[in-house]
Amino acid sequence: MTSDPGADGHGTAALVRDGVEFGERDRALLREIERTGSVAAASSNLGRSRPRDLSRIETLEETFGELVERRRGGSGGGGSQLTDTGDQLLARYERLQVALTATAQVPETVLQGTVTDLSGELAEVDTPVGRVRGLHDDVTVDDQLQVRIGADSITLLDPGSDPEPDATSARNRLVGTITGIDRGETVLTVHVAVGDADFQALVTDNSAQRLDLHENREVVLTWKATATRLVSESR
Amino acid sequence: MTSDPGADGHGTAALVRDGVEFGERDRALLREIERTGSVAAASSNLGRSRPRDLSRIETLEETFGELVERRRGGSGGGGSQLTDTGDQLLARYERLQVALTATAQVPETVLQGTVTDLSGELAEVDTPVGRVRGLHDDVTVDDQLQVRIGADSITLLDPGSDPEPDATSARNRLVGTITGIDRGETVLTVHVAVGDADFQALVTDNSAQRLDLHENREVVLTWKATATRLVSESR
DNA sequence: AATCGTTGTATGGATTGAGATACACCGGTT
DNA sequence: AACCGGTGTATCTCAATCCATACAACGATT
Repeated sequence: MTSDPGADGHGTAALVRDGVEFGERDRALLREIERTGSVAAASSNLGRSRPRDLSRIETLEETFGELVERRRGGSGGGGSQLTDTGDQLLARYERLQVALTATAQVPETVLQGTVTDLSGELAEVDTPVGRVRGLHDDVTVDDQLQVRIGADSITLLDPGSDPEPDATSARNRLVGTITGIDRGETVLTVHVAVGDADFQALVTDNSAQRLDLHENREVVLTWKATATRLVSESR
Repeated sequence: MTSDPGADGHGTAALVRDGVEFGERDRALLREIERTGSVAAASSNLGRSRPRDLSRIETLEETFGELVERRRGGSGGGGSQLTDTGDQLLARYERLQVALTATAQVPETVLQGTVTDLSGELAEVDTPVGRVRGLHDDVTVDDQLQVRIGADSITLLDPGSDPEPDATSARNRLVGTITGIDRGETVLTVHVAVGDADFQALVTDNSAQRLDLHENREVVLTWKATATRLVSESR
């Protein structure tokens, strides 16, 4: 039952399949090959060993499929270009890296909870602030777990103009009190106390003004069940 | 201007600081130390070399601060326990790993765009589907970039009951047509065409029924600017 | 004082990753 | 045929990582 401060240092991702890791070095190589059209030029530009890089591509290809189409001789002496598979692998990798960077920059509210109900990919969890719904992976009723909610998922509403949701809505909804506002340039981090829990929501300057957000003000927090991560503690 | 299919293989994270990477092996070690209260037992249980693990802890500590308080002699012969710093580092690492796992499971809509306006952490981007607002890092006007929107960020609304937002709202809002619905057990992936762009939104069964979502139906998509990632292409 | 079970330290060996160097092969161009 | 500039292959060396083994030191307990 805490809010998680931003990361110290940065995160780096790797895409793993059958024990082979596609990481930042590999990304850089493929991008440079794409740019130059040549493994030789790419390796040279990156200050790396061409035979080593060629060997590395082969290792990656054994696991991820053909990534680079290499041509020997011909006009220009030969050359290389990324395959569609190579493009897709890069896109996947870069997506992971973006997610890491975003995570590091966005506060997260973490609650402890107990699973009370399962319904497909969704689970209902009893937490100190009440019932919360979220996406789970392989939990069972009575499991202890963490509820993780990114500050960029939470929408703040004026209690007066918030329509009470009907019972079929899968949005989580709580009422809390603003305990502080950290100002960025045009994005604010709003701290909201709900019981003993400290929620954090990212809000734009415009929205904060429209809603007249200030300390001690009561607000409604809503966020989608599908944006709520339920994480088993038995890792 | 595409939707990004789910990842193949899984992602793995590392927390990097001053060239030192805290990764999965390190996490497992710290968690086992926490559980057993002993480096010796942890190493043994993990089938690893104790001197090596002790050396590894020292390396990590040079960069991340004191992670494990080690005691030599005394009752029980000695023992070890995680420091607060160790706890926090683990929390940070695990948060990254959760983000990766979530990313791998949630479709993402990716649009190409050009920066038209900057306002603090927010930028406005001209895309094929219109103006989109999102969080950026260090872009300038006229930059080409990618707009990334997770399917778990998008809320679908009935056009008839959607209040038109006033101009100060920082929510992105588009109108589209449902082109397909992929059914999970209780969470659906709804494909929505907006012009030539294919958006994907995660929606619960309950919400889909309440909104009567089906193919060819017109819907409103909204999502927060703060949940929109703007990614430079010059990486 | 001896014993216990932990941490602390040193040494050696194996494996893997990665750079440096050299030669071979290819197909288009001159 | 010779040349060009790429890919393909082989060999060597070095550094980093990590396991195995052994001995030393510590403080509580007997």
